Amino acid sequence: MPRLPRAFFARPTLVVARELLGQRLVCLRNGRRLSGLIAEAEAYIGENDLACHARVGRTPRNEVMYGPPGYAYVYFTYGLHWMLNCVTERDGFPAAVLLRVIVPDGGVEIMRRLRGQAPEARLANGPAKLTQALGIDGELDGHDLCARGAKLFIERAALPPDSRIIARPRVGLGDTPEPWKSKAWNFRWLISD
DNA sequence: AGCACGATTAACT
DNA sequence: GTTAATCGTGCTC
Repeated sequence: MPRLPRAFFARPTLVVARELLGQRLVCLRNGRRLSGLIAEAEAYIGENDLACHARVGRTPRNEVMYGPPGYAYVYFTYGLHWMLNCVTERDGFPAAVLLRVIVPDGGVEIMRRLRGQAPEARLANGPAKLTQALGIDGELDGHDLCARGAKLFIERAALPPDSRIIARPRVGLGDTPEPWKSKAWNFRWLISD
């Protein structure tokens, strides 16, 4: 299957977040292939978005978000969790899509080893579970998802129809001010009937 | 140098 | 519904 090229990510973040649904996230780990279909993603767009890490301006932590599209922005939070994002838009504009949920479809036994016993559907149904299931941590911050030989990339797969996608407010924003807190920038693929 | 808190999760009541 | 775990980051002093 072809991999998503940089041009895919070099577009408005809301479009990228929406079109990442259904695509296959792949991580190559010790020669093994771990993968899953992206089922939930959400957009963080620029310094004006008060929920985005770029709200404080350019810092060492969010530096990758300011760079060119098609790179992984991986950050650490809550003292124990890693989060995986895909950088979007043009070089110099800080924006990214947080990958929140994948449905495992390859390398499930290895994911179970990394995550512990869990039903397949709950192996990677959260942003921190996803990174744990794939063995992703800060070493992949700044990784080029579009490079030949990338360890982490996204394969083209079928795009879900609009009727199976819902948009809702982003998760876990706490005291983020309006209107940012309520913007429906989280996209979810309704898989089950 | 010190501090409050976070794009979360699992294990509780 | 509530809470502890746990530490890098950015802000204040």
